[in-house]
Amino acid sequence: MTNEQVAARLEQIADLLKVEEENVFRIRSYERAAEAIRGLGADLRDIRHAEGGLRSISGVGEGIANVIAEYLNTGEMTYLSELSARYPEGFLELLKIPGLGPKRAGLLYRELGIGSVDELEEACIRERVRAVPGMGAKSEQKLLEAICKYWEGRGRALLGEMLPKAEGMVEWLRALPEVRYAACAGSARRGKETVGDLDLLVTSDDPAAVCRAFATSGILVEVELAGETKVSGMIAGGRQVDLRVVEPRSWGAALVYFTGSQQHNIRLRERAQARGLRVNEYGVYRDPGEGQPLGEPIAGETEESLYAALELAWIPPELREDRGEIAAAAEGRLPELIELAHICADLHLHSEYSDGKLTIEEHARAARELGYTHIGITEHSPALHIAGGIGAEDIRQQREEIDALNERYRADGMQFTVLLGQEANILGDGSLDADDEVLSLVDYMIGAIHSGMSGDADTITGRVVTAIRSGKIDMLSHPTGRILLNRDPYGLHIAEVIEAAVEHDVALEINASPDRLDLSDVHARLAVERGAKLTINTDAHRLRDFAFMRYGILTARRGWVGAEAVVNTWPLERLRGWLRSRR
DNA sequence: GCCGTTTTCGGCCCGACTGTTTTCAGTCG
Repeated sequence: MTNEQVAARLEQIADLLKVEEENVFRIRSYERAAEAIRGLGADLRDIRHAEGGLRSISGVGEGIANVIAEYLNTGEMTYLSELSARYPEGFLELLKIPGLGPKRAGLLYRELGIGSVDELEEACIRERVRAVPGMGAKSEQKLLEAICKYWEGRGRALLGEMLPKAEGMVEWLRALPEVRYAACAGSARRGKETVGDLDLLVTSDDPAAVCRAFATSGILVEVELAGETKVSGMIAGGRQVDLRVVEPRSWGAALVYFTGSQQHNIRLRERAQARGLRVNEYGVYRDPGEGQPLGEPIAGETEESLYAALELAWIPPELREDRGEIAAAAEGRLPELIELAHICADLHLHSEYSDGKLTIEEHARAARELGYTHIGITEHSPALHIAGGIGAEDIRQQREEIDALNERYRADGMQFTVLLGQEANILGDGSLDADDEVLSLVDYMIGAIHSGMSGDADTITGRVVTAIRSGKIDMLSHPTGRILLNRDPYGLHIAEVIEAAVEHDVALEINASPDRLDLSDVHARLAVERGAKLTINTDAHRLRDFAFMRYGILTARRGWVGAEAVVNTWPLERLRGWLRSRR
């Protein structure tokens, strides 16, 4: 029973309540509780037994606490079961069809008995939908198109795939003479690990010209809507892009609005309301009172001015998830977040000794060009045959090569050092497949699980904790094993792992590979709150992988992580001192 | 259903677009 499972069930309750046309505030309570639980680092089962219990979670009151407690105790959620029993299996999937909301989904079920996406598709094709009151031929056609798109582009895409595309389009827009400012907004700007669509925002004194240029540029392979201030369509690969153009004086307000998150925006408007102000995508206004038109905006040309009008410090986009950032901004205790420029080392790299494509020297050159002062080469260990794992003999050779390389750098007056590590497998009993000779040759050791991932949570946690306690590993790589959009994290009691890592001074990795980003943002936040050290590494196998570091940084920032906790920001001597202290 | 340097009761974010409507409901972000 993971937090995610609880959150997903609360969301299902919210969806079903919408279909039942229940009180909207009650619905929002369930949605907020679900979001709050997603943003928790700690395990709900631990929170329940801690001081304050489940109700210490903001947005969880008596009612929802009881619903969660029942689920944690029995694996049942009676309220959800009762609600969902009124609808066929697969009914809630209908709500994922863009343009079909809860009201009309409920209507279609009651009128036509439609209980799944398949049934809806068939009903549209047979032109039965148009007979339903409030629906017409046009709605039917739109639904059919929406279903096709849903089948095609189901789900989300990796940030690492989408952010470069967004930035390419922003560059293109900036080059237009009519464009003043252009930026990527939405979840991509917040650095969320996966994104659904891309939101681009532009200011211009001639919006129509910008829209026309974008719509006819060929960037969109399919244009769905091309208005005076808004263009949407699909880029190659089937992803939705929305471009919006606003007046320059609304730039900041629009950027906040389109960056989100939704919950963050709601909190901002609540705060505005409490101060007799109104916030929308055009600016901040004094509340003119019931039914009166808004006057001139008092802020909104920049993001800073909007936040300032609400007596808040500017909040970095990565934090805008309604996870306590507004209170922190109000009280002047927003964290100093880590930045890419703080990174001076990449400590998890694979060379051609195992499954990498670069020589050690090529790795070093790539790192120097990024301004790093040191790197660590960390091949797989023998148990990982398929990835060319290496043992003591090869490690000895690497040691010699690296020592010679460092000597040469020193002779050339170059401030650059290559460290030797290894990424050893944590075996079934928690031991490492690295012998004493290897341990004596390397500068540090990374532990990772690459096998037996389907074991139960207690077993896997036990293995990892044993490895941490052994004192033989200095870092734990991709701790939860997730592959985004592909493989769930293995069951692992992350709080226990973090606790052990703090106690034994082992650094937990944020693996920056875009399909991992593991630790996740919320786990990273929990880890630094508990006092753990982190390491952010690209796990690079080839040249282009070095660029992954930015995704690791974005994830760390979303986890409220500062530079100090991350060993990759430390100068070499400090890193060495720490490693020595652990021997 | 949640929550309180406006409140333990009475509030709870905002605007645009669309289609099917003759004045608005549903959906989205």
